Amino acid sequence: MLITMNSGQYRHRPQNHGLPLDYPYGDSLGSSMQSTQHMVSFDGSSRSRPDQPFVVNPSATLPVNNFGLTSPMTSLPQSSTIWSDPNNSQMSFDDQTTTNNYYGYSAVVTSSEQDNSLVRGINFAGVPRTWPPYDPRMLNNTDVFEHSYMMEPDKRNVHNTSDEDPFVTKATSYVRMSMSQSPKVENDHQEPHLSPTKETGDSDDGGRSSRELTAMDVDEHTTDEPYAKLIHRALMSVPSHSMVLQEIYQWFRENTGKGNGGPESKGWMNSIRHNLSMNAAFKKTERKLPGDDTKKSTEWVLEDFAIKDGVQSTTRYRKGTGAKRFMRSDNPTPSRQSSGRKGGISAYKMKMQRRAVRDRNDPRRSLHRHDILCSQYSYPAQAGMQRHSSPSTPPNNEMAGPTPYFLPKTEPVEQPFDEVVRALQDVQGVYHDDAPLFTHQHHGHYYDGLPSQF
DNA sequence: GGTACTAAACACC
DNA sequence: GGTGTTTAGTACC
Repeated sequence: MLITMNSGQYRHRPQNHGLPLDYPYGDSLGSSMQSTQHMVSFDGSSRSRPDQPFVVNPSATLPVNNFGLTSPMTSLPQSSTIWSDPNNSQMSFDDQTTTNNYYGYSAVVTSSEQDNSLVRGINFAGVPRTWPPYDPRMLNNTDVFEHSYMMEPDKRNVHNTSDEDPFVTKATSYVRMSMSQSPKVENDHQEPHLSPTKETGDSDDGGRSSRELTAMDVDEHTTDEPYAKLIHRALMSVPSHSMVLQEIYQWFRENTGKGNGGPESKGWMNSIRHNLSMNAAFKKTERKLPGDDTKKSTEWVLEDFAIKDGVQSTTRYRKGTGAKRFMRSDNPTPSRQSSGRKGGISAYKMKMQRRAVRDRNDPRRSLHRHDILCSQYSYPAQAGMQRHSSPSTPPNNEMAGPTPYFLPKTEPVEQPFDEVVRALQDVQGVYHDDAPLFTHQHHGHYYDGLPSQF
């Protein structure tokens, strides 16, 4: 069975993965296009430049309705990207209930937030519901502002100016935090009385930090941070926001507990490389070594949006496997992609072989997995639109037409292993977010040596 | 179910 | 051997 599909037949509604509205989808981006190009500041004004700071009106309070919080998305100054499904029903790019998952502050406006808010990327428990006081530094030093964001001010210094509307408040103090909200790098900017502090349940720390933070476990908190966040911190710790891999390793040795497990513990390095590869916040660049034009060093640099908005969880890029590779302008060499892909498939084969050995020793395990296979690879109509268990599962409304996401089911026969593997190879191609797949180009380019027929 | 970590494999340099 | 990439399993919430 040869599955062909073009963009005319099937237009995938991308999962946004919490990415900014103008996230640089597609490979036509010569450089990282910034979400801030169409960002709307809290005062409703467009920010025409990425480096344009918000204008802080020292006398302003925050009338909620002026932000269109109760208005439809279409009334916003910037239009949402419209995607269409095979049934030609339009859906707003923002018409999703996914929550932003930046490890940092995002001022991108979207819809479908709680309380009918159109402000995405802000956990409401941590939303700066106040304007900071006028601070002339912000007009003279955009860097100060760009690399910091407002946290919910210390309530002891907040004066509610409106008894009617708790959202209309005026703060007399605010806290400067790093984008990753990590206290270690920029803790010299924190007010001492704020630490130890109690993190809210809406912490962006993956829900892991709903515990008391004491001064003593700041280090522990640091080591508990996700790799992506730590890498982000590492890169943010240098002015150039770029490091070579060894420098990142060194930063981890010095600032985290990684690398203390002895020379044999290399897993953390693997994890760092994995995160660098998979997370679109990190871009690989090459720099010629001074004095020797023939030698180049590979540097990892923070994308601009990551500098501004923080880093997103790497796992999100797992949806639509390998999403990052299409986003970057300096597309990594296809050979690396191919080799990595082969490696991944081989790893899977090895795992399956080991499992087969175990199954021979315990037939009950095999029976159990047989059921799983039959439920996953079946016609939607027969299976009642059962969803694949993978996190890359598309919404049901994308399954209107034929999709290779599901394999034909005739009899509940466990497929030969190689067929499953080949099927999975094509599965990856379908639900990529931003590129029309199943074209000849992609077949020849990325799936070299891997037949797409089965 | 989502997220994060980890292991593993491959190919390139 | 280091690096970059990919896939997948598992634990945790």
